[in-house]
Amino acid sequence: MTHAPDQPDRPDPRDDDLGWMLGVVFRGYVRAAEHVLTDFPGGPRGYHLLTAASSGPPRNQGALAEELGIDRTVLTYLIDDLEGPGFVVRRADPADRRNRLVDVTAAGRAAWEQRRSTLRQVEAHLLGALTSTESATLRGLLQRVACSIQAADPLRDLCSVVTQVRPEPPGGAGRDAPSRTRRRS
Amino acid sequence: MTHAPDQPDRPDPRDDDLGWMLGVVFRGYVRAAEHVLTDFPGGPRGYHLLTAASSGPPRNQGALAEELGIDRTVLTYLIDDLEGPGFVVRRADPADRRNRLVDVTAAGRAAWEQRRSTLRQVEAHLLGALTSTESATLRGLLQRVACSIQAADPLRDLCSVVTQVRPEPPGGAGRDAPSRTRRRS
DNA sequence: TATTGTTATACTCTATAACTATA
DNA sequence: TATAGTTATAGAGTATAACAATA
Repeated sequence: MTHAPDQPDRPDPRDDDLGWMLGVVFRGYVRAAEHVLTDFPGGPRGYHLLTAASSGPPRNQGALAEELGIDRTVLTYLIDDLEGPGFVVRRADPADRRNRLVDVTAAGRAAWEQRRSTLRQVEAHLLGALTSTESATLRGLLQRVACSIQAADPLRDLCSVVTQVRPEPPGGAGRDAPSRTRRRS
Repeated sequence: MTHAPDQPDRPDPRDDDLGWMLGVVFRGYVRAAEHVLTDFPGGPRGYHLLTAASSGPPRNQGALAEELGIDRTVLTYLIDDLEGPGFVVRRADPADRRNRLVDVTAAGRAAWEQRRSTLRQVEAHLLGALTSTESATLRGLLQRVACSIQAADPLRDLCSVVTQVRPEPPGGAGRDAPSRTRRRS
């Protein structure tokens, strides 16, 4: 990619396309995780829910949904899938009985740890182009970015950035086509 | 996150969860791109299609779809959206008239460049937790990983890794629940 | 016959909204 | 009244399959 600019003074646009890189790597990860975790209750998301629920103190479903980046309505079904085989249990929060705290059971922890090692190896394969030092660097940087994004709700922030930065309404460029056009019903 | 392990000998599981980090960063990027590119023909994907089509020699739709990680059937509609305002044109490949080569027009290039600078600033904001040196490092590493994934069709490779590595069929763990259970439809 | 692109259709996934219970 | 969780439903997005053109 880097090796085939179409002109010396016009470098390959993909070279600094963060979206392209992230998309490729993310989709690669998702495919890999699906292979390892198809038969896991709830699939890859079930596994990641266990990861989140195992981290730190028990939280309610809203907090977990936000951390996992999914809607609270889908989290309901996801937790159902994990509660079936007894990997998690819902427990009413004594402080506020509207909240349901999600606890990971011993069985859930065991199932999680079993898949974890496999997933780690697949992850390593995904990053196979890097040395182990580079791989650690990448993980560290991603971790910091992810935490910063998660910490400050980025939506509000990004809105202000966009309105500050956005150029004049694109005259003759991307006019009014809001999205995708599905021709003739 | 890193600062709250739940026990000294049981570090926070999220610390090495590549999937979580990639998910958060990717979703953050998607949200940011949507803000900048909602009114762009085809949305963020239309923009990325222009990026891909501007890179290197003209390719047919199949190659573009693979590079963008989308199905060729949705690419048809996406190209329609960009051909409407005249950002790209389809041209029959003289060498094999089954192929349609996608050319970016001057108007398409102009629209792309206009949004590009805004998008770059939003990207920089997304990586705001990093110094500019770290940001460049991250981009470089991601670029290499993305290229390696894109180069070698990872699916076949990962399959072999999984079958090599997978432990005995999880007895009593993730039994047969294949996916999500939508109770009482 | 195989492949590229197109179109239509079916399916999955997600989100909106209404409902229950707690506060 | 407001919030957490649940449920049903509608909508968006995606993939499967049939078709047309070309090889």
